[in-house]
Amino acid sequence: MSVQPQRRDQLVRAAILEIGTTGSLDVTVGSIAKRAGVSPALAFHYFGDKDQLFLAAMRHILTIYGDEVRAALKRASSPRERLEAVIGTNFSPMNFRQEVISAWLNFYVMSQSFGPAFRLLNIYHRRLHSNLVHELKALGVSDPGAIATRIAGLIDGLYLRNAINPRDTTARSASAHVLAALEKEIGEFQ
Amino acid sequence: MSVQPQRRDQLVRAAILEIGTTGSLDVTVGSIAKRAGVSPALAFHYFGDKDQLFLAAMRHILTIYGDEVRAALKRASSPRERLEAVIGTNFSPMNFRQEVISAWLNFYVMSQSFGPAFRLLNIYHRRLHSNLVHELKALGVSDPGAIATRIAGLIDGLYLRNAINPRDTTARSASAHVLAALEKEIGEFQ
Amino acid sequence: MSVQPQRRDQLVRAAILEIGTTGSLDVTVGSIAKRAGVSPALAFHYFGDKDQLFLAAMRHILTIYGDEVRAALKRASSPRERLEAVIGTNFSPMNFRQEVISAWLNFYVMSQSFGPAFRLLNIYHRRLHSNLVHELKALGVSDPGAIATRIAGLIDGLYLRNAINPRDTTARSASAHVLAALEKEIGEFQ
Amino acid sequence: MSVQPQRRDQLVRAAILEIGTTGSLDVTVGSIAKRAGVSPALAFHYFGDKDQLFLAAMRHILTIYGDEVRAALKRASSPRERLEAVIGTNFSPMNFRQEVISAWLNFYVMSQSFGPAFRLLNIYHRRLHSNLVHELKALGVSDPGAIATRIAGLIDGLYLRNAINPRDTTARSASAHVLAALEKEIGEFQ
DNA sequence: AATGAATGAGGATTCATTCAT
DNA sequence: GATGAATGAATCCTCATTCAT
Repeated sequence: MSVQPQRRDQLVRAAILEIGTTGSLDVTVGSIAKRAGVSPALAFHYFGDKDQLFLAAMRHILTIYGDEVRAALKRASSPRERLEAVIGTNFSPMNFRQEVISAWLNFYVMSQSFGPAFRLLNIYHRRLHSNLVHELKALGVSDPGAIATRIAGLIDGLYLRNAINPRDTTARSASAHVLAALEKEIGEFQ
Repeated sequence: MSVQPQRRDQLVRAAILEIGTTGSLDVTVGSIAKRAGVSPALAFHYFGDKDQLFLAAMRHILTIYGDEVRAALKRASSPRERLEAVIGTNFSPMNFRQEVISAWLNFYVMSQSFGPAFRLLNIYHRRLHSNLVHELKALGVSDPGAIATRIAGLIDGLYLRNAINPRDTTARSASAHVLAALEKEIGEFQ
Repeated sequence: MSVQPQRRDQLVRAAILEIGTTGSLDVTVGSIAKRAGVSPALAFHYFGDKDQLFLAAMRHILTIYGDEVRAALKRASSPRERLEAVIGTNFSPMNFRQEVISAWLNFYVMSQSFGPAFRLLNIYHRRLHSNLVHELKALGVSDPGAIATRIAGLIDGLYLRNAINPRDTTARSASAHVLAALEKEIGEFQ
Repeated sequence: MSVQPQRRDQLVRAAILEIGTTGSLDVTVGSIAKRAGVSPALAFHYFGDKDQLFLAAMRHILTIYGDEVRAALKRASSPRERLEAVIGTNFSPMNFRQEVISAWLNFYVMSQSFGPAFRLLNIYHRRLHSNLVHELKALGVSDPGAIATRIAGLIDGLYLRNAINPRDTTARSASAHVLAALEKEIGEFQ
């Protein structure tokens, strides 16, 4: 618990970076290990398997994201603020970074063929949805589920756009778009 | 371009299906060839390269899509109808199919690391955007560019959601969501 | 059936030689391929698998042996001659060669952990046994099954001895030993 | 040599068991160590080398065997009894066990490519041979060397048969076969 | 046009072995 | 004495690709 996790973490971070900068899951364990400054064998020592390493990387991203959401929710004090907190976290400097977004897209793809990744992603989806629905209900809007789906969908779509063309959109403008959409969805109720 | 293309086309279609059903670009030329019922060598004969085959597959999808958009636009007679035509095409039975959507997502990923794919995708993006903007302008809305971005973003996002979890959304409901968003965006102007 | 089998056969022969001279199953596909003058990949092209290559090698040895037994039996005209034919084949120049014997021992070991090899070996065992029993019965000896077991056992034992120490015994002397044992077993009945 | 050897011995025994149950020398130091309940590194600490561990395992088997032969010889009081003692030891419950026989076969293979193992095996062979010859001479048979070779060969052959197919033969029947062969060899002289 | 044979270049994974603690 | 961390060196196997036919 003292020295090992250090290397483990280096590997996870290196995996995210390698996938993110390459823009593809087609990276070798060797290149990840080199980036982490360790031998490829160590990756197997810790994760047993390339898939498990990828999964750990995905979990890492989602954990950071989840922690940030929780922290942001704590700071907010009204439904509206909480909605903005949930949305805003997606565009925070920590999450809305080139390589992270690219890695994230690749993990989406991964979950199409790798069950455990799919399950992980599903948890994130459900949480985001229920977070949104919860606050929308508090606002008293008519169809909170549908609105949540559209907001979440728009977030994902803007991520996707940004993944393939980072220059297209800044975190600021992307965030503004989602908030604008939110405005139009709930206008009268806030 | 007249008789031989039969095999060429089989290969392109097989590539889409193989990528779509596998849910990954990690498919072999061999598996594609087998699906097409030809030898792997023939794929190289026609495309020279795995990348070119993938590119052809991507082009195939976008061509079908483009043709459909054009046809739908022709049938429409008002800006509003044309907007709905453009949106609706994304959810037509031809385009909004499991394997096609999955392949499409993979092509998005591909364009992160493969220039020609990136350019192809960009053309599609620009066309969709300008199509939307054109009609939005005709309606006289205030910020057509921003609205187009959000609508296009939502479409992509719903595609993405559907890619990883086909049961989540039907073409009908996805389409309805985009139209609902449109409604909220342009409400007063229609 | 014209060109390929050539390379296939080269590989099988190379496998036997490599195992035989190394005296171990711990040989690489690469070394076998090099000996055969082909690329390692070709071995996989033809056999799919290292195990299958080994199995083919084993089958090769047993086939040659089986053919020789059959030929020798044809030339013999009395039960006693046929017994000697069956025994003698085990010590023929083709079969009782250093590398073949060593390979043969290794295949015995292989059949301890590889089902298909075990089955192959069993067939050979049963054939040898039934061949011996058949002729012993014709001679009218009292317990043909037991005698066959001892003769077959002695053959195997002498093979084993020769495998680990080729200088110990010549084909001639080994053969003489088995024939002597046979003599003592059936003395009065011939 | 007094207290520590406990772990050493566990490793040797584990090696025999691992090789015996696997039926192959293709076992890892890790699996042996795990079976012994110690860390792989300890195996290197004690033996320095995988080969040395295997050699120690082989020596262990041969030592047990040798001790038993000596003990059995002590109990016997006539040449004939001593012959039977020597033969019988090979089929004693301690030696004629599934995993021991299998390990033994693997050590035979090992001695084909590993000098020290070869030497060890040779010592055993020479001892068995001279033991047999000594008693056969005492009986006054005509060609004691040849008979010893055949008896020893048959023993090895039956071991071999049992190694690959334990159900084929019991210790009892195998032993009976060797004694029967002995009978036929020396019948008149006993 | 079409294919099977053939290969070079990896890449995941394993494992004997070392070493600091 | 005993171990977990760490690695270098294989090795099997895959696959894009070429080429002769």
